[in-house]
Amino acid sequence: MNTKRITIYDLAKELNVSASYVSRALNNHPTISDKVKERVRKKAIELNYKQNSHAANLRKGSTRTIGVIVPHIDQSFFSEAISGIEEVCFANNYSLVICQSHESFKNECLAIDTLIHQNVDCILISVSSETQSSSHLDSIRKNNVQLIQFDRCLDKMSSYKVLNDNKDASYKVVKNLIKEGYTKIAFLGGPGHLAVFKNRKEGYLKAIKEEGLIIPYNFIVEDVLSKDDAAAAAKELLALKEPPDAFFTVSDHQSLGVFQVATSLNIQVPGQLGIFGFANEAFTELISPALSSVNQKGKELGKCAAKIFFENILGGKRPLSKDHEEIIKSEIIIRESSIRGA
Amino acid sequence: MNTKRITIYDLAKELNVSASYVSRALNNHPTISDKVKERVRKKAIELNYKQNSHAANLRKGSTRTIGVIVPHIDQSFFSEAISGIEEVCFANNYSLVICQSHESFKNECLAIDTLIHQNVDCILISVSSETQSSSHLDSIRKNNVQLIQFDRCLDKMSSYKVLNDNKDASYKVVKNLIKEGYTKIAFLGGPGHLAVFKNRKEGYLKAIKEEGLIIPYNFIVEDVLSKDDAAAAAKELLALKEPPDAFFTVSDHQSLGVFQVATSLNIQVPGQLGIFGFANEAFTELISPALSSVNQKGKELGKCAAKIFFENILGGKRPLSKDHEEIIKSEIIIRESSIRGA
DNA sequence: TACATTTTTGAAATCGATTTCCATTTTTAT
DNA sequence: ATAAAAATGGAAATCGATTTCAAAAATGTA
Repeated sequence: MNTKRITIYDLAKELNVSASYVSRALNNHPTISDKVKERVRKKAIELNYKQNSHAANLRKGSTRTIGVIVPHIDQSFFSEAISGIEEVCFANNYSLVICQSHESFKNECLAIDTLIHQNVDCILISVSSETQSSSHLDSIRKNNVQLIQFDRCLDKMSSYKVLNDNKDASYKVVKNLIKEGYTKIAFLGGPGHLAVFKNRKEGYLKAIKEEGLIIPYNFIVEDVLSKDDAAAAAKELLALKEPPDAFFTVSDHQSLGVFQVATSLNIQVPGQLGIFGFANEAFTELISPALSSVNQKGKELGKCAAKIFFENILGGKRPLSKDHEEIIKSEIIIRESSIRGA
Repeated sequence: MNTKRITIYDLAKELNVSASYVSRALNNHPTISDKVKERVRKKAIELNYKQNSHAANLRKGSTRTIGVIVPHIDQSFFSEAISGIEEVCFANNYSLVICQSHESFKNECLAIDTLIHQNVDCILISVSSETQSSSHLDSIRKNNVQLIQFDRCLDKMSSYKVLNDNKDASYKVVKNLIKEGYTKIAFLGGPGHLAVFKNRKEGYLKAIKEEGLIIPYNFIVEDVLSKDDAAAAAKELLALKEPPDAFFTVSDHQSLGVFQVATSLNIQVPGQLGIFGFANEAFTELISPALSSVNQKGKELGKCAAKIFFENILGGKRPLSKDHEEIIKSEIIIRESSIRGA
């Protein structure tokens, strides 16, 4: 019942040639005539031959596969990024293995181990929110696998990095909120050891400082990535005698949490409370009022990251310094939730 | 610069034993004392040894990897299903390769080829909307790889199948719409050659028939999966002299298209027009009015599909007929968009 | 025709881990 | 003290494709 898979030896026997000849024919080797190549190819299809990549990869060293590790595949930024990576890989005839860390450091380590075992040529990673140390990324390098970080990068780990202009984008967001007349702007951030979140906070602070606004220390809450955490934080802040009149959050899900708390407290958005999110999830333009957000151009970012591997690392084009950072400009999208007059 | 990867031979040399001994120690072979195992393991970590799975898999035949092919990873049903599959795989120490067909038959074929090359032990697939023939699925079997279809299954292809109770769920949805007082219920469907969509249509028709409603032929539109297609269809229908007073669509994105057309035509939802979607995407409860939908229990379905592989195929538990169908009961979620009085 | 050159083709080594089959060595039983 | 049994460890074959090296065949040249 377990009919064995067809190998090149079976093909060779059928065609009365040697296995090496078959291998060369299938690999389009120049020393083989087109006539023979055609004959071998036809036979391969006829017998339903499929190459065993493990054997091939073992011999060749390369797998023509790259691995991606992201916190969640179902957040629009990451799924867009993956889509961009996939497109570039496909064009280069590489395949893709996708892993999720589910924001867990342990899972991230496991995923890295799996990918190294699989001998991927390169790992593109956006680390989990739990990730603080970088020794697991070191082990990627040590095992001779290329490493490219994107979006959530560890500062201390030297590698190619592809990032958004987080600080700049945040700065613009907050400037815009101020322009709309909001002055008591609270900030809900992520874990500060990740550059993305640190930079978003810095952009926020820069704008605040520039405008000379005075913000109570407790208006800045970090490490509240989930919707529920954000809701809890918002509840507390909105119960103050002098509550914030706007929230800038580093994710749309946080904004959603804030919005739901505001609704439950009968606070009008955007009239009494402005809200500005980050990531431009699909739902931002579906809810009412539509949520202002930052479009991170995930697809473009993914493409850029993958291209660094193909063009700069493999292709030898313009060798980059190991710490090269590529910045993808994001776009501020102003919708109803942050337009005070609306 | 290209320091070669550490192999068991390097370990063996360091430890002054043979490679076979190292292999056995690392694989927890019973004839080796715990003391030695510990010593080898320590050395492996010290030298940062990572097994080369290609070599191991080539030898062992199995890869402890299963492949999943879905139309899109960023639709909530599929990402939930993947999450369920992942959970079960993880528990069984298997890894997962995820591919997207992007609703293209050609991509689907490519993904299958890639997975076969990679020697996955099993492929779990939900086919693209373009997929009509099943010869590419045949080739999975021919190459000795297990096949399990889930959600979007090809009827004519014999394999294990894990499905929702589509007909039943649709029947209940339409009965509910009728109970709410809607009588001119239009149906926006998917490609009819896929059982999921055929069954949803059947459920719709069953309820209509049972209630003795008369539905004009053009109220039933098939093969309009995208939001834009759905919007176009809705625009046409709502312009009729006797337009529908409700839409039941086989996806939430279609419903969204209908909703946006209704809004643009100043038609009140749910007062003048009831809308009922399918898949329970995250946005359904965020939009206003919240969209009624069908929760397909994606995670549960994914778990079930993966378990068939581990328990029934590998584990030898209760051998199932090749055409065994497992049905996951879905849940009707009634929100504002289909409550006429609301 | 004899020889040189080019083109086809195959045998064998190789990639790294696993496993089978023996050969020792050690332990236990008599 | 000896035989039998158990534990320990290694040599070599194996998985399937690729590649090096060299032989064989075909072609061209003098």
